[in-house]
Formats: sequence, C-alpha cells, structure tokens
Amino acid sequence: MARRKLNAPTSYDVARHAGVSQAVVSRAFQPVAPISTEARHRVLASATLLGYQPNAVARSLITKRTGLAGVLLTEATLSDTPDLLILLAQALLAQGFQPLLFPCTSESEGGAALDKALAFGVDGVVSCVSLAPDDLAKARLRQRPVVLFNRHSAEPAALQVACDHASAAALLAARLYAAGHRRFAVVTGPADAPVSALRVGSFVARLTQLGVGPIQTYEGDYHYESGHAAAMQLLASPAGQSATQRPEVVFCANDAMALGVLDAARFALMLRVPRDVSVVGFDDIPSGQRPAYLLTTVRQPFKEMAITAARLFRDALDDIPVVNPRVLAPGALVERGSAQLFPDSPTH
Amino acid sequence: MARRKLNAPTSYDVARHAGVSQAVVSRAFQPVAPISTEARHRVLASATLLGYQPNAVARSLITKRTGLAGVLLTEATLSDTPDLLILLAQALLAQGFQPLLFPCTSESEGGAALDKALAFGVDGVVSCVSLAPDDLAKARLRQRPVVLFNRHSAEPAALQVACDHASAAALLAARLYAAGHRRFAVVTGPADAPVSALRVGSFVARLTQLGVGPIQTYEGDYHYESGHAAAMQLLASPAGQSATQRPEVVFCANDAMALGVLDAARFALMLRVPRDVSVVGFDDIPSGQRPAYLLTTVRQPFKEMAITAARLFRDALDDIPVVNPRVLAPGALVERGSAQLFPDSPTH
DNA sequence: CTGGGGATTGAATTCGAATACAGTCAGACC
DNA sequence: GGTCTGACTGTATTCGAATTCAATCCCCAG
Repeated sequence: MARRKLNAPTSYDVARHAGVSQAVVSRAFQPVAPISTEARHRVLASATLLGYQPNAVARSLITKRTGLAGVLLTEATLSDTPDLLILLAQALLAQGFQPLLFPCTSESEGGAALDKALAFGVDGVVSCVSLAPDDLAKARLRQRPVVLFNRHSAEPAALQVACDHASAAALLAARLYAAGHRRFAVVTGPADAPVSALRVGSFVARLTQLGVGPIQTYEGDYHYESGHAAAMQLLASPAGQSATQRPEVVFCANDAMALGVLDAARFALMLRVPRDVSVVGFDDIPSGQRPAYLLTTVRQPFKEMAITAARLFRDALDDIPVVNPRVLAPGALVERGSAQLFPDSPTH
Repeated sequence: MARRKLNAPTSYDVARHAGVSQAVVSRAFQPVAPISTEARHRVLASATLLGYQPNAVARSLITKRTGLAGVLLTEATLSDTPDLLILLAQALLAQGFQPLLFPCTSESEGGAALDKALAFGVDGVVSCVSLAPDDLAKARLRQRPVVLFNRHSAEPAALQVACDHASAAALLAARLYAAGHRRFAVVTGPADAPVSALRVGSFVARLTQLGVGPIQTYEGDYHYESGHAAAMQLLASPAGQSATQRPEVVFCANDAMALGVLDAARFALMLRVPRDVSVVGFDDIPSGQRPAYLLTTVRQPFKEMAITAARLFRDALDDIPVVNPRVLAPGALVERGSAQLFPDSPTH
C-alpha cells in the first residue's frame, strides 16, 4: 500500500513555530525537566495551536515504555464474568496503563498470546489465562511483569492475585454437610479450566473427608446450557430411580451453570428449589441475585482483586519491592434462597 | 526511573548470528520482499533460536501502522451487552487488529478518548460512544478511520454500523397496538444515551401516530435496578388508581431494565405477566432468554454488525472505496412470553 | 567468452521523540 | 571586574526495524 503522508505535526514543527529546538519541545512535555517556565508555556501554546501531541510510538522506542498493559483472557472468562474486565480495565487505567486485549479461545493459548503481547511492546501483562513456567521466564527476561489473575504458578516469585476458591468451596461443602445433606452432585467446568478444578476438587475433597460417599460428576463447559443438560441427567428420575436417590445438592463450578441447573430443575423437571434440591454456584453474577433466581453462591471480590492486581503490576514495573507476590482474596458465601443451609429447617 | 537493559534480541543480533545484514533480517519477516528462500530460512532459524520477534514499536515508527484498533465504549455498554465486546474484538482480530480498550464513564468523554487513542498511534477507531464532528474531522486529518457503532453522525461520509433501532421499535409499537393494547408506559435510558432516544422516540412516535394518548415515561439508567424502580412507580396501584388505569405495556430501552420491571411486577407487585401487564425490552441479552424470564424483545445482530464494522474499518484503512459507509442492520423481533402480542388472545 | 538482465544483498537513511553532553548566559559573590 | 555557579538551551546521538539505492552475483543468450 502506498505510503501516505499523515499531516500530524511533529516536535520539529512545534519547535520551528515556537522558535526553539526540538529538544526543548520534548522537555516541555515531561513533568520534570530542565526547561524554563517561559519556554514551556511558549511550546505548549504552539503545540495546542498546531494540534500537536507527542507521538507515543517514537517515544516508546527510546523510553522502552508504551503505557500498554496486555490483558490476557479467555472468551469463557469474558462472557462468564464480564464485570471483571471492566474492573480490571479501570484499575489499570487508574495506574496509568491502557488495557490491550488478547482474547484467547482456550486456556492453552496463553503462551502464544503472551508472545504476541510482548511483541506489541506491552509494559507487562495481567493474565487470566494459564501460563507455563517458560512463558513466565521469557517475560521476566524482558523485565515485563506478569500478574496471574485467578491462575496459579509453582514459581515462587510469580505475581498472582486469586480468589481463595479452595477455602470457599470447602467451607461451602462443610456448611451443606452440616445442614444435613448427604447426597451430592457436582457440575465441573471444562477439563482444562484450573479454577473449576480448584473449586470442585476442594468441594469434593472436603465432603470425602466428612465421609460422604461417591459423588456424581458431570463435566460442563461453564455455559448455562451445559448446566441445564447436567440437571437433566443428574436430577431426572428414570424408571427405577426413586426420589431418595436423587442428589440433594448440586454444586456448580460457576453461576451460569447453576442457573441452568436451577431452571432445568424448576421448569423442566418440576422440582422445587431448594425444597427438592439445593443448587449452589460460584461467582455471584448479577442475574443470580435477581428474585427469579436468588442463587446461593460464593462472591469473588473482583473489585479489590482488580485493584490489587493493577497495583502489583505497577509496583513490579517500578522496581518497588513487592511485599507479598501472591495475594489470596477470600470468597464470601452469599446465602440466598437456592440452597437449604440450616439443619433445623425441614429438608423434605 | 533507571534505564534498564532489556535483553530482547534485535534484528542486528539475528543478522550477526545468521551471517547476513540487518536489512535481510527485516526482509525475512515480510511476506513478500526481495530475499532468497535460503536466506529467509537461515534468518528465521536464527530468529527462533535467539527468540527474536520484530519490535512492533520500531516497526510502527516507520510503517505508520501499529496494528492497534482503538475501541471506545462506555462502561454502560460494556456491562449491558458484554457479548458485544467479545464479538467486536474477535472481528477486529480476524482483520489483523489488536483491540485497545478505551472505557469511558460517560457518553461525553468520546472526544477525549479519541484523542488519547490517536496519541497511542492506533490505526483507527471503532467507537461505541458519540463523537462530535470536530473529533471525526481530527481523525480524518490523520487518515485514521473511525467507525461509529450504534452511534450516528450527520457527517455523510462517516462510517457507521448500527442496528435499525427506530424501525424495530416502531414495528414493536405497531404490533402491540394491533394486539389491542392502548395504555403504554416507557422506561428510557439515561438522557444522554442516543440509542435510548432512538428506541423510545420511535416507539412513542409510532403510537402517537396511531392515536394513542399520553404515554407515561420514566427515566432510567439502563440498569436492572432502575427498571425495578420504574415498575414500582408506573405499575403500583395507589389509592384511587384502579387497575384499568395501569399501563398494559411497559417498553424498556434495554433488556436489563425490562428484567427489573418484570421482577418488580411479579415479585413485588404480584402482577401476572403478561396477563396483567406486558413487558418488552431491547437487546436480547442471554438472561432474558431463560425460562425464568422469557422476555419479548428485539435482537440486535451483534455478530454481523461487529464483522461489518471490522470490515469497514479495514477497507477504509486500505483505501478500498467503501460502497456503503452507513450500514443499518435490521433488529429482529423475538417473541417470547412476556408480552401479549395477539389480538385474539384475552388481554384481561 | 562476454554482456545483459533479473535476483539478492548490504550500506546508509529514515521514522519522531528522548537524552547525554557541551555550550551559553545571567546573576552572585569576592 | 573576574570567576564561579546554576539554569537553560541546542547539537548530536540513540532507540530498532523498514526501505532506498547502488552494488553484486549468477545465469544465459549471443
């Protein structure tokens, strides 16, 4: 394609107009630099007159900073918890970084996305996608901080902010057990989703510890529809299966699937929730809060997590020693109406 | 902050390793360039060995292309229709552009966001925020295409992709009128939301045209809660107001508010939907599709719109003459259970 | 055996701003 | 008055890849 002249004024144009050298123009745009106030005013006046703005590309070439923060996330995360992106973007923006999006179709694309981000010259990355130790090493070699968000790495120095999925899930399991439930089923996320593994794994482990027998498992994909399908399989009463064999509790690896389970139970299977079956999820998405659902779930403190991640990011970039590179934020149990959580209330 | 050496290999490093000049390395990374296949292979081999990737910043400085597409959107849009961002991001990615996010807190920040985007060196912008003619002019001066997404500009040459909100809303109004409804209420979005104005304005205009009398209006803010509040005011039966004065239809400028209206009607006011009141929205968000809501609404063909916007963007950037700079995509009426749409069925 | 032409190559320049460094200038102080 | 200091200013260089242009090389026709 033909090179086109882009009549954006350069620092030389401004310099000529203001009667100074290009270096002075450059200095006028830095907060602290050896330049007289008089010169600065004159330059800025000429600049606004000509509509000049420093070219970020040229600046980045020499400063090695672009002001860009790569944000790696899967489409699943994006559609499942859209608020996360807003909060993360705001937090990064507040620290002076523009979020550059790298959507991944699967959890395994993290490495490629990181490479791409580094090639784009991002100052660092916040990753809501798993990254291999090699990838982290590559970024560190380039002095680019990587903050893992709700993802884990064995690397002790890796920066990570995550919700304490395991503890919350274990607590939830214990509460349900204490309420008298003994027959459980779980709906997992896709096999490669680390967060699902953490949640479901911990939930099941706690129950097993408490002596609960085999727990039915259905592998979902984080979407509403798969929750619906899960319920149809887990809760349906085929000939020969009595209601006393039906799970009393269905725990889902995320809220979207829990809503699917809930709707299937109520509208397709004509079960009463929570009387016939308790449904619990994880995330606390807005629609679960509505009176039509009143989903009992675990809330992730996304806002705080996002702010922490952005701060960690910035500190690492500024070589400020990081006190605690791995932040675990507690999940909060949100009790609404979709689960029987009290031993005294009748479960049948 | 101290300048730190970032040991990312440069084209010179690769050149030395491969025993060629820097120019050859550069050429090896372009799809078509005067270079022998043998040299290309050798360079690429050295490159992978050293972990070299061309520095996008340096490249951009000379090519005047960054491969970045600014995406301007309000937080309202982001939280209201999160799928839009995914689809837009995917469509831009498919055309070879990385989406750089510019979240705006209000519709009035578009100009500032555009300036920022231009300063970052984006190749162009897709804006889901209103832009003043001055802003568009500025971008054109720099040869940066701007595609308005669901926003309108009087400028005849402006690139725009939008859902035909007006026609869809008018059609919806006519259908409801034909079904026998005569008492209407509307819940608008925030005053500065152009899309809300289009939808509500057209809806009301069509009804007025059909002879419907005064229509109650409630100004919402696009959020679920404001829909709930709207319903409490519009549908409550204070002393002296009989059910025959209650609106038969509540039209909301978006689905989120419609869900709020629906829940308030059913759970707070104990009205049956659609028997006592019909509720319609606009957008077709996932939760409205669930059996708990079955919201009657208008679907925006976001996927097609996103693809069109990305294509328009690319074509404009490549100087490919744009056949039709203003694309209007039809909205599809989605009839579910939340509104009485048939004249023959009993409305009382 | 030689010259022409196409295919490659490399040296040098370019993009635009930041900065090291050397130079200028005014004022202060002795 | 001379010199020193500090505050600016300007020149030249730098960042890393793309590209121009002149120089080579190789192959083949004459």
